[in-house]
Amino acid sequence: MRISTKGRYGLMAIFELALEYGKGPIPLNNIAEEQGLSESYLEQLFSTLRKDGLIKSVRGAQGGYMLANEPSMITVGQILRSLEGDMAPAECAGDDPTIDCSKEDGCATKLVLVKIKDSIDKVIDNISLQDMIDKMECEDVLD
Amino acid sequence: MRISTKGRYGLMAIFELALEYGKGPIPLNNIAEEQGLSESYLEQLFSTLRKDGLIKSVRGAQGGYMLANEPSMITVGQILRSLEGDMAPAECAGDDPTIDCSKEDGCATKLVLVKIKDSIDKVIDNISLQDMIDKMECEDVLD
DNA sequence: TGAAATCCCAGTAATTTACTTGGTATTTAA
DNA sequence: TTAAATACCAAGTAAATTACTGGGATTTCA
Repeated sequence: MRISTKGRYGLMAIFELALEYGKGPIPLNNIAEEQGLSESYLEQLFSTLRKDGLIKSVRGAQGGYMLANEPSMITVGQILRSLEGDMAPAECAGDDPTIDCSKEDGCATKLVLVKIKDSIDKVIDNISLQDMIDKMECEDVLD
Repeated sequence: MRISTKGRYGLMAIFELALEYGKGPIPLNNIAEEQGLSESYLEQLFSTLRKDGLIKSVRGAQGGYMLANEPSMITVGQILRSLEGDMAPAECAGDDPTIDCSKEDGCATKLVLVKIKDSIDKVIDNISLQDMIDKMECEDVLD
């Protein structure tokens, strides 16, 4: 049960933006190079994040991307959901209420899947980009 | 980030075995029909579970499959890991120590991924098939 | 006006997942 | 002792998803 590269790369890339928060727009090629991704692929990820209001862009020369908010206001949950959709381990445990696995609610497996989903949500909704930065710095100090 | 049908179907199918625990071997077609799967596909799932010692088989007429242990001794974690591999959201957060994402340990994203993995593990290792049965009965009572 | 950048859409390559087919081996019951 | 019921095994194929590429349009700054 893996997060796709979309989610992982996207998270790593937006984290780069978080590290540069307040320094104006950062061009794509900058981040792409750092992450070893093609510009066009990263562009797609950023396009998604932008449409979901997590980052904003400045077009034209000297343009680029930046966080739409302080790092402390953007959670890993928002980022992963933007790129990956809901983080449920199965449709029947997801956010779409029109999904109904036909077995009624008592399905024992569904109860398990919902518990998994809830525990994932709890983690990702409680880590902000700022937390990631802080943790990083802390790790660095320990080296 | 979905569990594959392998994991879901397998879990639902072995749960059927748990409901019949103590009643001798249950033939495949029985379970396959109940779950709406082809026998040959379910066979593959059960083959994996058997090799991992979670269920055992009796060959020949009147044969079939049964749990290798009491339902209380078999966890959802064992089942999902048997069918899906480790439940980490990325290789770098998984059990294989030879994987090394080249960025050193301080990688902020890895820290997040490990937290997700740990929280999933905590849930699935603390639910046994017996728990699923109990929960089911409880739900039924509430109807 | 030209270079640096985002924006957008569509296509393709690669990988993984889901499932099927066909045949073998074992055991029981008639 | 044979036919039926079952598990066992390996390989192949179909379908879906994921990952990535390409090309052109638009915007902005120097």
